Amino acid sequence: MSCPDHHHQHAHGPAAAGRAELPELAHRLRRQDRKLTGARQAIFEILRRQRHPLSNKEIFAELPAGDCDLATVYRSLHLLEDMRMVKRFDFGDGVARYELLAEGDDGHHHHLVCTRCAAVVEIAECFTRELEDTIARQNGFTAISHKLEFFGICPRCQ
Amino acid sequence: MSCPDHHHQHAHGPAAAGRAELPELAHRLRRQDRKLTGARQAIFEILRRQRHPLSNKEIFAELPAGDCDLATVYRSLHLLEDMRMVKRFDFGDGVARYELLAEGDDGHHHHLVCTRCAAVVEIAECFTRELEDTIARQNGFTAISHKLEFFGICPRCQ
DNA sequence: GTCCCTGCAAATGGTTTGCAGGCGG
DNA sequence: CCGCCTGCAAACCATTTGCAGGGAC
Repeated sequence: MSCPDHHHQHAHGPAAAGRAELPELAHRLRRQDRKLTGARQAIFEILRRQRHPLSNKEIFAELPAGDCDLATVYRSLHLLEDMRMVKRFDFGDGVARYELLAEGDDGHHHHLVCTRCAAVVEIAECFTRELEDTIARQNGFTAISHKLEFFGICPRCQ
Repeated sequence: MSCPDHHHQHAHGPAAAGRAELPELAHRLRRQDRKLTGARQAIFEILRRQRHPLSNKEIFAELPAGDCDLATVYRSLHLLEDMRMVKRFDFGDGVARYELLAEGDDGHHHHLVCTRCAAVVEIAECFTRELEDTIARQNGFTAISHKLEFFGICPRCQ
């Protein structure tokens, strides 16, 4: 669950890519006079393992009992978000969810969410990026971004 | 915007277009053993006048003082949403906003929201509708829908 | 040793709900 | 009159925050 060092449940899976990220996390933290604490490390590990959006509570639940407070999870995720190490997603249910961000990745992608079982599929490409320019120009807006999520019923729930 | 039939929303002001909708509201309510109360009428009127997404609190504030309780506003909007007379939008700030729906209109459109002053521009066309089919097919999902909103800085705030 | 970080608990803000009385049809 | 509706207040849920002690560096 949250021992960062010697667990390799996906020896050649996504975890392999993430292993090198720990030092980077430490480095980025120190740059801003922040500390690499156990709680932050544990949360980071959980996100690295579960490669789909997780809510604060879900992350908290994955934590070895009593590893840290729920409030700390909230605070840590804000910090990680500011550091651009996670990206927040909003599925419209009033709960923030976070995904780990690879270095240099801005994390821009969308999801397909099952409205029955909450299964999440990642949609690789973004179809609307080019549209931002058009919309920006037509309305005189700058610094344009967008949020897009798809909803439906997954094969198993049909 | 979205009045397909015989409404001329701007020629004589928005109220002209909406006037005929009252009986429809009453009719739809009665169908389900619901009543046309003062509160519901007032809320309906406010939405008809302000043709952009309004939060519960904003609607409540527009109400003549003491016209009804905030809880009633929430309850009324749920009812109107179930009746497909309003559509809920989510700008990602944890507040539900509602727009009046013309009869037969499913209200599918998107917004461009200023992240500084919260000004809202309606985006007429939906660019992603055709994509739903593709995404549905690729992932075996059915009953697909999507949420898409744009954010940026409006001309006045730049 | 200095600040940052954390646990705890209380506060916040949006939204929902239980209940008893009120009013529309 | 019969239920649906409403006001009021308390409950809920996600999230935030104040504070004092604890830990990273």
